[in-house]
Amino acid sequence: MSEYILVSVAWPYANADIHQGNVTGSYLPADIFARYHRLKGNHVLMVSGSDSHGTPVTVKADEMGLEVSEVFEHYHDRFLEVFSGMGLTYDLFTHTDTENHHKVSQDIFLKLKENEYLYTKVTKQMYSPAAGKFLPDRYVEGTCPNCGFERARGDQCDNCNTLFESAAELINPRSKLDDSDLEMRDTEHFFIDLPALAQDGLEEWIKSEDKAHWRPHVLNFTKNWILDEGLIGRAVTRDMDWGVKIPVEGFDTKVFYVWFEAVIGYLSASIEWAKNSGDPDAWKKWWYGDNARSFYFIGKDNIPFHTIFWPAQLLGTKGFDGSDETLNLPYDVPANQFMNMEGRKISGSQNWGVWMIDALERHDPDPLRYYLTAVMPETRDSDWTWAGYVTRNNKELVANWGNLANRTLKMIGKYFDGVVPDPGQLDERDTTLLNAIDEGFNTVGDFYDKAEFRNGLAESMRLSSLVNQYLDETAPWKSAKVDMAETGKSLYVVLQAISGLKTLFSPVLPFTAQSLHELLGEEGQLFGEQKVVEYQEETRSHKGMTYDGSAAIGTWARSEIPAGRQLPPAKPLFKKLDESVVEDEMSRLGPNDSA
RNA sequence: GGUGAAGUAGCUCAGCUGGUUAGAGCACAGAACUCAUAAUUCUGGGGUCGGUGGUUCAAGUCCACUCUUCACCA
Repeated sequence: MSEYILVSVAWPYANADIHQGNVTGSYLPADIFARYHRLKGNHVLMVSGSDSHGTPVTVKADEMGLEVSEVFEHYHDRFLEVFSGMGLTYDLFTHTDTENHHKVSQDIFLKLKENEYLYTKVTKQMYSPAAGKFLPDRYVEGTCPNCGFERARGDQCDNCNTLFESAAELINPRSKLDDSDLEMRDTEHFFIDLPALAQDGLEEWIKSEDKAHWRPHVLNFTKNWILDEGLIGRAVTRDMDWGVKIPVEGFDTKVFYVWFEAVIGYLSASIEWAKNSGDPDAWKKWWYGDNARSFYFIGKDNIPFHTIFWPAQLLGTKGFDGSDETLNLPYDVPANQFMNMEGRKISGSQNWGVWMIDALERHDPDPLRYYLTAVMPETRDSDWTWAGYVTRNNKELVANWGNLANRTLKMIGKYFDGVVPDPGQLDERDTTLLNAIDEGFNTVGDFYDKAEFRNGLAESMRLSSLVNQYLDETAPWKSAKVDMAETGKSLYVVLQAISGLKTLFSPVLPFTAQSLHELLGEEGQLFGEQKVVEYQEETRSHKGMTYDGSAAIGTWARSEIPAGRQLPPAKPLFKKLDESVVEDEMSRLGPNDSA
């Protein structure tokens, strides 16, 4: 029975370009996972979008001197370009400034309120009389009460490193925007009652449900958070004008906190996808019931939001959509650690990272996907080095796998004019090899299913080595001089093995898998197509990405390449990279004129 | 300052709940092969598993302390 697999992917803040750490941290593993499950015949819904709201976006707009909407649309467009180029097959990549998302967020909020998991509290906040509004702490500066430094930030003094509970501790607080004086004012906000939700099922869910399949660092972090910190009410609204409005009288100058609203995007994007598909209720198959599992691919900085707060929100919205059921809680949150760049932290301001939109101009997507999978930070922080990229491309991808396919196809061209030879009777060595490849669909599949992508890829590569060994033992180039039947059998067997490996590698290497698919004389597309679409709502429209799998014919099994088939001319799958690539790419790092 | 992670062959890393001579890839040395993008295959050298002490019949694997690096937090 096929399952409904919800692949929820981290929502990038629309205030900076995507780098390799973002890709290997969540987008790529999600895509490999989604492609694997599609091949398995499961129903996949992979959703995400740009996070349009939140302070970082407004800060960036101030820096660039642009409207907030201009900034997020600029980055949103660039995200779509990167995802197209990298082959990230979102069923829907939307953003949070849509009518649909605003409405779903408000509905969730109202249901939480109706279920009495929200309460209001009055707190004090910095207010700017000049601007006529409350200011977030990062827009506040003043004199440090500890060292007297005059330009201490609202949260921390850069001079003496003193940290402040609130910007209220600063002497003589001023607005960073216009230098005007600030004052404290009362403001009322909604809080989510996490202690109550903990009692009503959250704590039990985290502690007692079988979570053996969760990554240890995710589970430990989550449990420690609850045990050590304990759960306290958390503000879900704030004083700001950029965001989703609060649908309660008297709160019309406030918006949702982005931590509360952005995660709702997983649900709202699912609903939007269903609407676009013409079946508005279709999303429910992924959000209700036992035949659905949901996975959240995120970075480790996002763990508590997905293992504590979002589950709390889901538990508290029982009755959403008029149903009596509770929306499904996360089945797994396979959070990745971080990737560094040449030993240092990736940094936008220091131009220290691989900017994917730029890298795709010089590099093919599959080698990038290969390296990012091979060094994916699944269990601990990892490191991107350009030398490593070139080495792994040349010594593993090209030499082991790419060359195996190429040498085989070339020999069939040379010895059999490109016609798949008739193998005659297979012997034990032949069937042993093919059985090993077929068994690979179980072992590699299990790794992908468990979100262990490095292991899945390494196991695929090991199988490729196995085929190289077989080729070395049977040496068809030797037998060609004395016994063409032996040559034909060997090449036939290797060709079938390659046909299997093509599929085993395809979740990680979809582009070259398709190329090989065609070199094997196979018809059709292994996967579907990515499309960028303009979606029209009642009062506005937005660009998004979708995936059309209707023409995809790939399945998670080895397909037989029949004897007698005429193959097209052989062509290498990958390019060997010159060592000079390392130097060239390194010279682009760090502060430079193009920044 | 608190919390967490990591310190295993020249390099990058695997080693789950403690148990036979500690593994892989790359690099290096030798050999086979020459179909292939000089790509493949085989063999080999190389590690007192950061340090000290402890628990145990047995520790890279548990405990304490310690050194180093890093990330996060207030």
